[in-house]
Amino acid sequence: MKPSQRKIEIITTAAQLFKEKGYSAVTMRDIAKAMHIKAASLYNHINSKQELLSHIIISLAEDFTTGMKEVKTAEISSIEKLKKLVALHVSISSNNTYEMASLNNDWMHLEAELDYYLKLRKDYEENLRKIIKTGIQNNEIIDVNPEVVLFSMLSTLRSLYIWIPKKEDLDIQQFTQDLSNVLLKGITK
Amino acid sequence: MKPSQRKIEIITTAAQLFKEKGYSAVTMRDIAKAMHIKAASLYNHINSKQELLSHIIISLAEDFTTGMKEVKTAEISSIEKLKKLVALHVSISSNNTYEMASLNNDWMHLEAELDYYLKLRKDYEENLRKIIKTGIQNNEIIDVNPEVVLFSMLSTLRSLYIWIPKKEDLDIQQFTQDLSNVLLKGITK
DNA sequence: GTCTATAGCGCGATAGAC
DNA sequence: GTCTATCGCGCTATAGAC
Repeated sequence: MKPSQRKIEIITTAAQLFKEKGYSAVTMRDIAKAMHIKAASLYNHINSKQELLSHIIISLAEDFTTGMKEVKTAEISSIEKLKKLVALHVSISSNNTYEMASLNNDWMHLEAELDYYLKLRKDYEENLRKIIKTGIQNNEIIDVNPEVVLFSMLSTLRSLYIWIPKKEDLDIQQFTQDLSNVLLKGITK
Repeated sequence: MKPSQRKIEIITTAAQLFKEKGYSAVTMRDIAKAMHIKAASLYNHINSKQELLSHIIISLAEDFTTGMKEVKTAEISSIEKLKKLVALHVSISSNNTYEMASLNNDWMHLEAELDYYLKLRKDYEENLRKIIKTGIQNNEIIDVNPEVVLFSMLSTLRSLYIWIPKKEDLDIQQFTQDLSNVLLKGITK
């Protein structure tokens, strides 16, 4: 059952406002005003404010899960897998800059789907951890605490949505390449 | 005029709750309950909820500003400056894990001090950008888009508060060293 | 310094007219 | 599909007793 066009408009508008102020600080009246209708009218298309958050976060989390599934089963080196994941994050983030803010900052306000989200996130992290550990075992990656590598990569990838929209004339392919280099090869000459 | 002991307790309690749910979702009743008193009693020590947020964020932001001032005037290489900044972030973050969440996620809910905060943040970023650009000119840092380096480093450093508390037995000095290596030298063997 | 009581307001959501 | 009107509730903050 896919959302109607109007419902999609509401979700997109909500995501923009959620990014600016966070889920809790945005009111149904705010969302309605941004759409030039009254708050009560929103309920002809949606059931609750919570439903908006849930749709935004879960569909994105599933996109990441799908992308990870492809990467982890690919027959490529660990470093190549990490490069693919950088590209995955740049791609999803650049196409969902508003929604990424909710995924990162408002997941704790999920209700019915909180456990499902937490499972997706845990599985994603666990898969990334495995790739890093395998890379260390294979001598592709330096022998450092894998948790530090995991933390450093994920922090940067999860923050992409903050930086990508600032550079409107950004060449996505060039950016992906530069970011891969910085993350994997470091910055020291 | 420094805050009374009781006021400090309220601010610390508030910071813990703000980290869990965000400023907007935390009520004065929540803060009071965590302190085993009633919400009205809080107002004997503080003036408003906003004052709590403001104190948490501004004092932290000023710590970073002070730290940056020392680093940028030091007569050391650009790479050494970046190492010092990594240590600065690890140090402040590990001593202020709750407060860092507000700094990162709830600054937009500042009212009277929003402009002041934005100036501190902008200046900090500008100083870091200068260090990176100088490092590139000096041939210490690879010739890549400085914005990518800035973004990658700041994202990781700003997320430290999420990861540091998870590792209670963490050796801070070892962690700082590992993180510097990963950020500056990369992870590829 | 903490309490009870409450003012004044804004919230999410619903009912029912058009 | 949007509106007006409104319910019931929870919010920040204040008043005043103890």
